[in-house]
Amino acid sequence: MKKDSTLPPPTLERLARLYVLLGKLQNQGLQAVSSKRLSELLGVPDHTIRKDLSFLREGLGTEQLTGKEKTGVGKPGSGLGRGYPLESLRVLIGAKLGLTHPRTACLVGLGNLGVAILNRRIWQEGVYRLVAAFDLSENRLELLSTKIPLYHARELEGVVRKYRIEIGILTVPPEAAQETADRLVRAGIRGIINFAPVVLTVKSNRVLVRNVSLAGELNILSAYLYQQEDVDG
Amino acid sequence: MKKDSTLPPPTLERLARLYVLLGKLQNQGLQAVSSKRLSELLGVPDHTIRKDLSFLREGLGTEQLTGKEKTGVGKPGSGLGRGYPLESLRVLIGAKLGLTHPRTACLVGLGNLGVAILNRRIWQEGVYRLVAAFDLSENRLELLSTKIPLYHARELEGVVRKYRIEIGILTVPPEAAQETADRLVRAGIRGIINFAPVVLTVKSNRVLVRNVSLAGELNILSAYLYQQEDVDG
DNA sequence: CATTAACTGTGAAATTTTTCACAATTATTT
DNA sequence: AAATAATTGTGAAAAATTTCACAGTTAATG
Ligand SMILES: NC(=O)c1ccc[n+]([C@@H]2O[C@H](COP(=O)([O-])OP(=O)(O)OC[C@H]3O[C@@H](n4cnc5c(N)ncnc54)[C@H](O)[C@@H]3O)[C@@H](O)[C@H]2O)c1
Ligand SMILES: NC(=O)c1ccc[n+]([C@@H]2O[C@H](COP(=O)([O-])OP(=O)(O)OC[C@H]3O[C@@H](n4cnc5c(N)ncnc54)[C@H](O)[C@@H]3O)[C@@H](O)[C@H]2O)c1
Repeated sequence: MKKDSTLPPPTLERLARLYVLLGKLQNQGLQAVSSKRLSELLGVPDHTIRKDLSFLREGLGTEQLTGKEKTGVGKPGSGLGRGYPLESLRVLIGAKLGLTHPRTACLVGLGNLGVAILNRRIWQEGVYRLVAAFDLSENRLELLSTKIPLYHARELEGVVRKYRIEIGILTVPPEAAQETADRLVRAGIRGIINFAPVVLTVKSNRVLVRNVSLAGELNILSAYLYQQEDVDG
Repeated sequence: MKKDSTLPPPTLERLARLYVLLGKLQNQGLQAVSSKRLSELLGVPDHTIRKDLSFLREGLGTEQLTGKEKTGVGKPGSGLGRGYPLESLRVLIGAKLGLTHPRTACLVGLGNLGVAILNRRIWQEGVYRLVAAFDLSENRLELLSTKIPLYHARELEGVVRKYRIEIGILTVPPEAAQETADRLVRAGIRGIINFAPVVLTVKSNRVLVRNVSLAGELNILSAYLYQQEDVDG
């Protein structure tokens, strides 16, 4: 595996989101975008976007980029087709972030939130494969109609191991979150996206956890609003 | 309104999350925590936590903090009661972030995700007041049983204006997201938490938008995993 | 075909954020 | 009452990230 120098975390995270945006722009039938346009769409300054994209140059293979040479991802100049060609930019970012081969995921907890996630179109797009979903309630499992394979929660470890599931999405009640996370980790999961309002303790430092916290978002939003209020008067 | 110098954004966001955590620790009956413990829980280095907390000193009122003096939020020394007293730390952060007076919020789109959010305990805690929830479907509105006032989506602008709602939580289908955001903005909303997989265009720079993007989180997680794989071999 | 307009790409500077390292503090133990 | 252990708070140094500014590029235009 190629040992590209790692990206600055803020750049990595912006590129990961940019990747999503590029897909949407492609679906709109566009061919190219300028850093200025991306800037408006993403709320990130245009020079930051250009700087981020400049990291795509590294480890570009055998093309022998020598010192001063330009990456040549984007096309300068005026006119409609100018800017970054969506397709090739998306491919480059995908390669850089390792989004080229599909990842397997599972979903634990099929309540309201779990079902909302189950229904997302993202699972039809092929980049992420939702290969299993679990719940404790037999009833719940019977009622749901979906193409995703459903299992009782007791089968969690077995299924995760069997399919070598890499990512777990946690949508169980708060009381069950830590225990479920422990089970996922024991079964060899590599990353968890946690929606439960709980601070998970995950000892293994091989396992990455990302928290999606409504309370956190509300507080962050309020704090920024408060700072605005301070300034405005 | 006091003109405290604004916090560094990373500090603001960490404090906003820390605030949530402190509430949970209090519910566990604890009295105090050390920066080391918080570090483990939050995945943030302990010195970063101490540095963040040092910003709480600014604008602490009439206590005349002169130069070298310590804030005195946390208590040094060994023993069980040492560290930061939960209660007072939480109050200080709350004051700094403007989390002291309740904010009003509304929820638009009562599908699976909307109902999951409607059911969250956070609305019972008093810091955020969910004063309205909207949907397009009369049917849906009739079936739901909740204490939160429900309205038909056509009443959106009127209700948001009437109750001076500050925060809008967007859980409508992607097709309806931009239009709904426009309506919220027109009605004077101050912030939006957007769950729809859409990049919202919000012209007014008085309105803050925070996106909760599953696809984004999946990509970020995958990219970090990929970097790990690169290094590990 | 020269000019213009609208872009990209990037090294270097500026700024922000994190890390460091240790003096100061206080309950507990000896 | 001294020694010990654990912990805060912070200025200064280091590191990371963002911003700047402009040379260079390209299609369209006159
Ligand atoms: N972060 C956010 O934005 C956000 C938004 C909404 C809800 N939430 C949280 O998401 C979680 C789910 O919310 P919901 O409204 O869908 O709850 P819910 O009660 O409707 O669903 C929970 C489901 O998990 C199942 N379950 C319980 N224990 C389990 C276990 N050990 N293993 C597998 N399945 C188990 C239950 O049978 C149920 O079907 C809650 O923790 C909620 O607080 C987070
Ligand atoms: N970010 C995340 O983590 C995440 C997770 C799950 C779902 N989602 C997204 O959240 C949204 C909702 O998901 P869901 O599963 O609840 O969908 P859903 O189809 O079950 O519910 C959507 C609801 O919105 C209502 N609605 C439609 N147009 C409306 C309008 N103009 N005004 C008011 N209400 C309107 C519908 O009547 C329906 O009740 C979708 O966009 C989905 O992609 C995001």
